[in-house]
Amino acid sequence: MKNALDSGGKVPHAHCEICSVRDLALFCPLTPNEIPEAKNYRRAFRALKAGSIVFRQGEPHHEVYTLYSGWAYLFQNLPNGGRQILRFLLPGDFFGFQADAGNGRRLHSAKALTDVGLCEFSDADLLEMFQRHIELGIRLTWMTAQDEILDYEHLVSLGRRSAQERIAYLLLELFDRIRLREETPATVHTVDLPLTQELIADACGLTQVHVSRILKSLQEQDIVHFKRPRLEVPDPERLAAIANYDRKLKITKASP
Amino acid sequence: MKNALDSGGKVPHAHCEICSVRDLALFCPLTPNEIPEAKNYRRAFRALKAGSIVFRQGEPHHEVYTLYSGWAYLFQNLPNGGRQILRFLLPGDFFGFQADAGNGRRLHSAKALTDVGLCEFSDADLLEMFQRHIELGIRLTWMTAQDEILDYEHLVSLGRRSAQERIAYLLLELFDRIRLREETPATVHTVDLPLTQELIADACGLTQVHVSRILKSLQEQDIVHFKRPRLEVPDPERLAAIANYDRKLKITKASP
DNA sequence: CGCGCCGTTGAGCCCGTTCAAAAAGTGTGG
DNA sequence: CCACACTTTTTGAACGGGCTCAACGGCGCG
Repeated sequence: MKNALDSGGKVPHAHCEICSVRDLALFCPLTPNEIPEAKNYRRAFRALKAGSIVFRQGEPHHEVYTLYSGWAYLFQNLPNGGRQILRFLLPGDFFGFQADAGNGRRLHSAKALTDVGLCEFSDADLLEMFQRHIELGIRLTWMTAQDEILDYEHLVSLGRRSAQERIAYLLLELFDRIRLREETPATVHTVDLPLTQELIADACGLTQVHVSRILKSLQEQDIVHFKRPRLEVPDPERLAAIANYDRKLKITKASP
Repeated sequence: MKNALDSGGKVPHAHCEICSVRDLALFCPLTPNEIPEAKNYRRAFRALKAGSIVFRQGEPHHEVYTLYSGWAYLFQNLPNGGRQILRFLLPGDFFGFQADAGNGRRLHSAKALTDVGLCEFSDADLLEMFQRHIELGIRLTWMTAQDEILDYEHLVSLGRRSAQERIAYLLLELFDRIRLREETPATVHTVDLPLTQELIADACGLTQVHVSRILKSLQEQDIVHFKRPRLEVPDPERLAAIANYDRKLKITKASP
């Protein structure tokens, strides 16, 4: 599973049977002999370069995706020119499913942060597949609800946390999500994080300049050490305190 | 349907067969003769006074709800003392479903804003019911995805909009949601909005004092007139422009 | 080398906050 | 109908966190 998190890297000609992210992904409830069916539904496997747009705000939407390898993010542009990052995507994340508001147009964009590999499905196929495998529908509902937890905490960040708290929280969230996926032993306090300061700023509703200053101060206090692409968090509990974050609600892995 | 939106008011001894919000709610895909089954699953109908807590952050969660009448909201408290409103709930809204992170504890609280009536279900029953009626699972997924659209726009507000833009956006969002539910004719530019300035502040990540000032300025510009509980929006398009909001993505009513 | 991208640093400003106090509603009971 | 308490809103004055603008430094890469 480790290598599915490699940012960049060549993407093997992904076979569903040996998919390294399957136990994280939408299709984890399927039994091995149902996998060929899921594969049959898969419309395409795509390898995209860092910086590529997966889909763009305003386009019609008929596809949904599972991120197979690399990092990506969802964002929205304002008429004004600002941009807000809504969510970072890690391998195994499912995205692109959208309720049919906006007259069938995408309400936000998705972009590859590193080189990525992704599996593409048609949303119509997906609904059809749900008819056959109820567990998948429940699984999707569960994953969406899981996402909502992250969204809510993000809302709290932007609404009520100071700049230092926001950045601390974002780093902690990603630190936890990465370690959960990689099943990193608790003794390892270092993860790979391919973010620039500008991306952090766009996620936290700050400017890149201010992110630079805050990061500097966090390093001086030995709370985090971040030198792209290496993030070290000596004491996650301390970081949680700095983030003004109640860490008892640590994300669990359990399934519905 | 109109009277389901009345804030307060006595709640009729709600029968599912004549439920006034059913075509908005989770169970809209059921045919009339399946309704008794849903009713059978309903654990309780509750009438709560304004200000009552429906559930509290940190409690175990086993219930999900449909708001039948009145207004409510979801919010989160920080260790710090701050509070962030995550979402306002209108009649027909489904809430309380939570992926099982946080060790089975609620990650946020829900509170009645006005007197409310709500239908309570057990989440275990809900999952069981999905086995029988796949459309319900799809419907829930769709509703959750719909909610996510609101959450994302809220994120954009808190991250990238000025105080004036945030307030303008919130008022516009609620204006649109209310009118959609009440099926208000386009000629009516007035809705009932039981919000205090403090609630607006807690949703927008601002202070009540500043909300007061901004509202005053918006009234002086004739962009909105808000005198609780009466909100008038003479020109929604103009309000959208002030909100720095791309209104082509107007929320539609369609179902999956 | 030279160019682009990314991060750093400084100085000044402004939006929104904080603190404080008073005014205007709103509801309740006599 | 008024008295009283409580909640909500208004207004003022001063502060400060984060922004803007601008320049420079470092690093990778053709």
